[in-house]
Order: sequence, then structure tokens, then C-alpha cells
Amino acid sequence: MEFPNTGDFLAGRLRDKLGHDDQAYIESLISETREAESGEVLVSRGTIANSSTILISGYVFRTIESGNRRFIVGIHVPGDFIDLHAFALKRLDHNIVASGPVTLGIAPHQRLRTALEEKPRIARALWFATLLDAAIHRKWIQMLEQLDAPRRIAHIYCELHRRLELIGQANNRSLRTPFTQIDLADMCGVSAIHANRAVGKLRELELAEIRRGDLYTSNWDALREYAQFDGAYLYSDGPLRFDQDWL
Amino acid sequence: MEFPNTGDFLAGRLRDKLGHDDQAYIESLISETREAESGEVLVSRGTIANSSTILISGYVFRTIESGNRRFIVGIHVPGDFIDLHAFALKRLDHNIVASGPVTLGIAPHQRLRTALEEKPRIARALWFATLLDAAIHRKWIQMLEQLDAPRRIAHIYCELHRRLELIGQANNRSLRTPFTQIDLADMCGVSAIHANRAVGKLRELELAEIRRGDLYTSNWDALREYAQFDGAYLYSDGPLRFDQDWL
DNA sequence: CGGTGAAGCTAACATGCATCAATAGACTGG
DNA sequence: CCAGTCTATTGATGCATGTTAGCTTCACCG
Repeated sequence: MEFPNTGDFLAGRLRDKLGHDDQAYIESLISETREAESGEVLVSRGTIANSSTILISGYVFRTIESGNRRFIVGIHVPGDFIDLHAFALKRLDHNIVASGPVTLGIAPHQRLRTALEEKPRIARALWFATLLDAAIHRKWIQMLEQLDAPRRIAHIYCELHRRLELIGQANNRSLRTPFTQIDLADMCGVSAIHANRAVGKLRELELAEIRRGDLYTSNWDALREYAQFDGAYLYSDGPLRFDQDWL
Repeated sequence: MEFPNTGDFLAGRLRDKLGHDDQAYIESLISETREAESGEVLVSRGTIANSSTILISGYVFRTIESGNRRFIVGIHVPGDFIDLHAFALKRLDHNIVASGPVTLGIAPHQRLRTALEEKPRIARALWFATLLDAAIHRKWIQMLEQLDAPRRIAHIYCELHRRLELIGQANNRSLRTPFTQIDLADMCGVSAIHANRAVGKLRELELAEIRRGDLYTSNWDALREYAQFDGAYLYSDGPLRFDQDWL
């Protein structure tokens, strides 16, 4: 199977968690790839799917619509399964939307089913991915409870930077995204105007310059300290610590 | 195995998801029960465990300590596994603390391992529980992004009421908890003083009276509407919609 | 019975954020 | 090249919430 312009996409979340054979096996679950445009709704709340999706390139949001406003409750980077829930729960309680152009891999549920039956290590890795999603959600909850708007934005970029680092796609001085200030506002639970002021504050403090979603900084450490970012919740220090006896 | 004062505790989250045989099987995973006092730290951040814990009676919080303040990022009710992560991730990125006196069931990882190998339906149900945790977390994120403090408190009680209803422990006119206003503040990400104002506002609006953690209301519907509570995210409408072909 | 500490409550002032209004810049399509 | 739309920016005003301080109520216990 060919993945145009993406290289070794499954370097993603499961990197170091699986051997090369298993990674290749997961890639073989993908029956086809697909491009989608910015803003396209990839998975709608309530629909029932026969396949799950892995993000190969670009960013996607998990969004919840409520009272004619949209809220972003999660972000995914390449290598993430974005709708494993659809496999287990069938219907989803939120939408999944492309932020900027994306490339997706489609994994039919039938192939996933076979994989789970025949490769216990795959099942383990997918469960790990689910637990990691939950850990990231908990961090967002704490971030929303604790931080003001400028720090929330800084924290989101710090988290993304670390997650990109784990898949070998981080840059020392910048982090390019297609996010608008409205997107940032919907992530932080503030108004777009206030998101603008928060971006302005990061600029004023000379911690980061955010232009059209792209963040530029000369000092990630200072930015991380300002955002009180500690990446331990990403469980990225070395290989998966599953009990070796399990399966 | 006897569970004093708890009755059919596993009516919990997996109710309707498993047959009676499987429920009995899960209960058999529990090697012993244990009581704990209010405030006791049941699982510490970073420790490595050889067993997982199921909550039999009482409430527990997931907490994250940061900058000499505590934040609550999740609540559990009887029937919930509270540290399945410990099984898959070994160490946890947060603490688990008793709110009020609790009864716990201890499930050694070795028995869990056997269960996952031999009973695919159990593995499926535990994965479902994990996905449900993530869905609840996403709802909290949206709640923090969208609602003001009085509505956040109302939403938390509405969610708990529904979750208790699912295990047959809900009451028509009240919801009794051991939560202090400080606890409510730590859930909502506001100061204790403001949590007090928020409680006062619910009283003033005649939506609910909250005294020492116990909520009394004559009109749950009005409270739910005020909090914009829609319980669809709890995936409780009928039996689990796993693909019947899977395993 | 009265002391003690935790929890709940109130007031006054400071700051964060929402909202409205208006404008400027950037991209897009005709 | 212009018009239209989406995005970014700024200022003014009011509400939501933080902070500090002090007070009250209640459960518990000596």
C-alpha cells in the first residue's frame, strides 16, 4: 500500500509500542486512503460506520455543537486513530472535522475485528491508544480549570509540539497549523475577541508569535514554563509498560 | 463472595451490557473488599499496582495537584472500575481519592489477565467502560468551555443523578453526596467563594437547594434544562451496540 | 456544656472575560 | 482590478469571577 507524501505515517502514537512487524500489520488494515478538505466533517455525530479512520497527515478536531456555538474538545495529529469509538460504540457523541487539508486511512471494521482476534498485541496497543486519549482529555480538563486564556493557548501548542516530536514532525522554532483564532477560542472556551487578546499577550511577553495558526518561538522552555506544561501525561518515556505477562 | 451493605453492586456501568453469567464472572475477579475513609488516597500518581479496583459504594475523585491547588478531573460512582489504567499503563498520571467513606473491590491483575484471555465479552465490556470514561471527560471539557459556574454545578449533579439512575440508586427528590463547596470549586475550576455564590444562585432561582453536598430539588427537568444537560453521551439507551459479529 | 475546627456565608474591591461596534488586512472569485 | 467575505485587531462597557478579610453555623468532642 502506498501513502503519498506521508512517509512512515505509523511512526505515530504507537511508535515504540510495537515492533516493525506489528506496525506493518496495522498499516495492512488500511484498505484505502482518502483526501479531505478543510472544514469537512469526517464523522458525524450519530452516524453508524463500518470502518474506522486513521489520520495520516494534517490535523482534525473533535467538536461538539451546542446552542449555535461549536466547542473543540480534542485535537489529533498524524498517526492517531480518530474514531476507534465508532468500532466499539458504533455511534459517536460528537463530530470529527478536518482542520486544514488532511489525508486519511480507512480501516474496515472487519479487518480490525480479525486483527483483534489474531494479534493480542494489536488489541493491547489500541487499548493503550484509548487510555492515552482519556489522559489527554483529563489534562485538558485541568488546563481549563486552572489556566487563563493566554496560558491555555500556550499549553495547547506545547502539547501539540510534544506530540509532533513523538512522531518526528516537530520543528525547533515553529509549529505550523491551519488554526484560526476562532478555532483557538473554541478550544479554550473563550470568545474569539479574547483569543485575539490572549495571542497578543503571548506576543507582548515575547514568549511566542502566533500568525494565522503558525506559532514561532525562540524559547520553547520559557513557553512551557509559562503554560505550566509537563508532558508526563503523554506516557512517552520509553516503551509501553504493559505487564509483559499479559497476553 | 459477600458484599456487605451493597447488594448487587455490579448493576453498575456494565448493566445491560453483560448477561448475568458474565456479571457473576466479573464479581469473581474480586479477591477481597476493603473499606476506606474520606480523603484517603486510594491510588497515588506514579505508583505501580498489581491489582485494579472497582468501586462498590461511595464516591471517588480523580484529582491532579498543581501549584498547591487540587483539581478534580473526574468522579466515579459505584460499579465503576477506577484504575483500569493501572492495568494497562501500570503507573497513573493522577491521584484517586475517596470522597466520603467508600467500599472497594480488589481485582488482582492476574485474574483480569485470565479473564481477558478467556472471555472476549469481558474484554469488550472493559474497553467499552474505558471509552465511556473518555466520553464523560469530553463532556466535562465542553461543560467547562461553555457554562458558567452555577450551570457547571447543576450539570455535575444532573450527570451524577443519571449515572446513579443507571445503577438503580437515584432518588426522585434528592441526591446525597459528601461533597464540600471546596470540592465543587475544584470540579468547576472556580474559587471556593465563587462556588458558594453559584450554590446560592441555584437556591435563589429555586432550581435546587444544596446543603453539605446533598442536593434537593422538586424539579429535575428544570434543573437539567438550566444546565443544558443531555445525557446522550452516557450511551445508556439500551444494550451495548457492539457489532454483534465482533468476537 | 462549652471549646474547637471545618465548612459555609457575606462584603468590597480587583481582574478576566463577554459583548458590541467598528475597522483593517488578507484571500477569493468575478 | 474590484467586491465580498473571512480573519485579525482595537476600544468601551458590563458581567463573571478572583482575592482578601471577617464572620457565622454546625458537628464533634473534651
